[in-house]
Amino acid sequence: MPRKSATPKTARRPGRPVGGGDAEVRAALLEHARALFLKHGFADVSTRQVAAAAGTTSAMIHYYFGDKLGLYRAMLEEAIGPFVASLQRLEQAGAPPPDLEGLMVGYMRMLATNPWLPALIVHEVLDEGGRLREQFVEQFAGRLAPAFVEVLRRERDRGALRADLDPRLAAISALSLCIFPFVSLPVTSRVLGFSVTGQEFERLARHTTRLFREGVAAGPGRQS
Amino acid sequence: MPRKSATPKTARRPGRPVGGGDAEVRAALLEHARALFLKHGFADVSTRQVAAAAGTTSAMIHYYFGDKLGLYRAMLEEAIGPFVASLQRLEQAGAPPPDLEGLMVGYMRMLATNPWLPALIVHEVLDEGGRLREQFVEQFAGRLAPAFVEVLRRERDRGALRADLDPRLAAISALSLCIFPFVSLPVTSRVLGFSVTGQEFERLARHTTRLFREGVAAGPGRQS
DNA sequence: CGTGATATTAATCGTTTGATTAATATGTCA
DNA sequence: TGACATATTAATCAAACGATTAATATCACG
Repeated sequence: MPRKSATPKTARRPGRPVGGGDAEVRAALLEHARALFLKHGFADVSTRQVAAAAGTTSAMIHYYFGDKLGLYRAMLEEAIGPFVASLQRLEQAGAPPPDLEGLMVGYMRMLATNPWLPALIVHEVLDEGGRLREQFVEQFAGRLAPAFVEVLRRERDRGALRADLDPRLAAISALSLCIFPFVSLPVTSRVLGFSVTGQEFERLARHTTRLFREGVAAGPGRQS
Repeated sequence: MPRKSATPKTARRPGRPVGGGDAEVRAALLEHARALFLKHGFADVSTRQVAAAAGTTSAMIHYYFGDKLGLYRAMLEEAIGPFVASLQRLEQAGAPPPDLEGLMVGYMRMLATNPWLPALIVHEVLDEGGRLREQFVEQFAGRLAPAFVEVLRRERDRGALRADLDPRLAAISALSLCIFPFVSLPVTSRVLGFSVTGQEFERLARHTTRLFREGVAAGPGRQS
C-alpha cells in the first residue's frame, strides 16, 4: 500500500534543509569538482557526476556557480589562489634573492605536498586548449620562469656557474628536473616503482639539486 | 522555383563515388583524427567534427572503424607504430649497447621531428585515465625507461659515473631533461621565447647532454 | 506571525552526441 | 548483363548533457 506523501526511504522533498547555515553544499561541490575535473578532465566529467559525488543535484551548480564553467573557474581559483598569493607576497617583500637549491627544493616540495597540482599542470598548462591556461600562464609560469632565469643569470655573472651557460636553457632544464618527476609519476611508479613519499622525496630532492650542480660524471674533472 | 531532384550546388546524393579505388576517405579520417584528437583531446572532439574536417560524414567512421574509439585506436596505432617497430628492431638486433649521449639526443630528435608526439604523450601517458595508456606504457615507457636505467647502471659500474648515483633517479632526471622541454613548449615559447627548430634544437641538445654529465657549476672541482 | 530571502528537489527542455539504417550509386566478375 | 560486393549520403534514434524552472521547505527579521 503506497503511502500518500511520506516516502519512507532517503527520498527528500524540495525545500530548504533544516540545519546548516554554513555553505557546506557549495564546499562539497568545489571539493568533488576538483577531484573529478583534475582526474578525468573537464569534458569527461558531467555536472550530474559532480553533483552526485557531492550528494546533491546539478541544479545546485547552477545556483551557486551559474554553470559548469563557473564551477570549474571557482575550483581553479580556490586551488591556485594560495600559490598566487604567496608568489605576490614574495615579490612585494623586497625580493630577498633566493638561492638556487632553495628555489628548486621549495618548488618540488610544493608539488609533493599537493598531489593534485601535477594533474592540474597537465590539464591546464601542458594540455593544448586547456581552459584558463591563459590565466595560469600569466599568474604562474609567466612569473616563475623569468624569475628562475634571473637567478641563474645572477649566479653565472657572480662566477658560480659556467660562463658559457645559457640561463634560458638552464632554467628550462631546472624546471624539467623539478616538475617532470611529479607529472610523470603515474607512469614511473609503474615502470620503475618510483614514489615521492616522505623519505623518498628527500632522496629525490638531494639527487636533483646535486645533479643540476655537478652532473652525473665521476671524479672532479671532466672526461674525454 | 525549386527544381525537382537536381540540387545544383555541391549537394550530392548517396552512392559510391566514381573515381578512387584507393582508400582515400579512410586515410583522410585518420589524418584529421590525429590532428584533432591530439590537439583537443578525445572527449572534446566529436565524430561529426572529424568527419567534416575529412570532408565526409560520421557514418564513414562507423563504416571503416566501427565506432569513435575504433578510429582513435587506429589513429594511435598508425602514430606510434613506427616507433614501437624500431624499438623492437633495436632489441632484436643483439642490442648494441647504446651510449648515453646518443640515447638522449636520439630521443630528443624523435620528439623534435614529430611535433605531435609531445601532445600525444600529454594526452595518452601523463593524463590520468588516458585511453590506451595501458598499451602505450607497456610498449613504450615500460621498455624505454628500464633500458635507460640499465645503461646508466652499466656506465656507473664501469666507473664513468659517480659511484653513489642512483640509476633509477638518474634515469628519471635524464627523461625529464629530454622530454619536458618539448611537452612544455607551448608554455615556454610564450614565457621564455623558447623554440626547438633547427639550429635551436642543436643548442638544446648540446646543452642538455652536457648538463647531465657535468652540471651547471663552474670550474672543474666542486664548490662548498 | 507573516512575509520575503534563501536553499533545495524533482521535473523538464532543447541540443548535441555516438551510433545506426535505408536508400542509392558505382565497381567487379561470372 | 545481371547480381553481388563496395562505398557513400541523408535521415534518424536513443541516450546523455547542460541548463532552467516550478514547487517546496526553512530561515531571518520586522
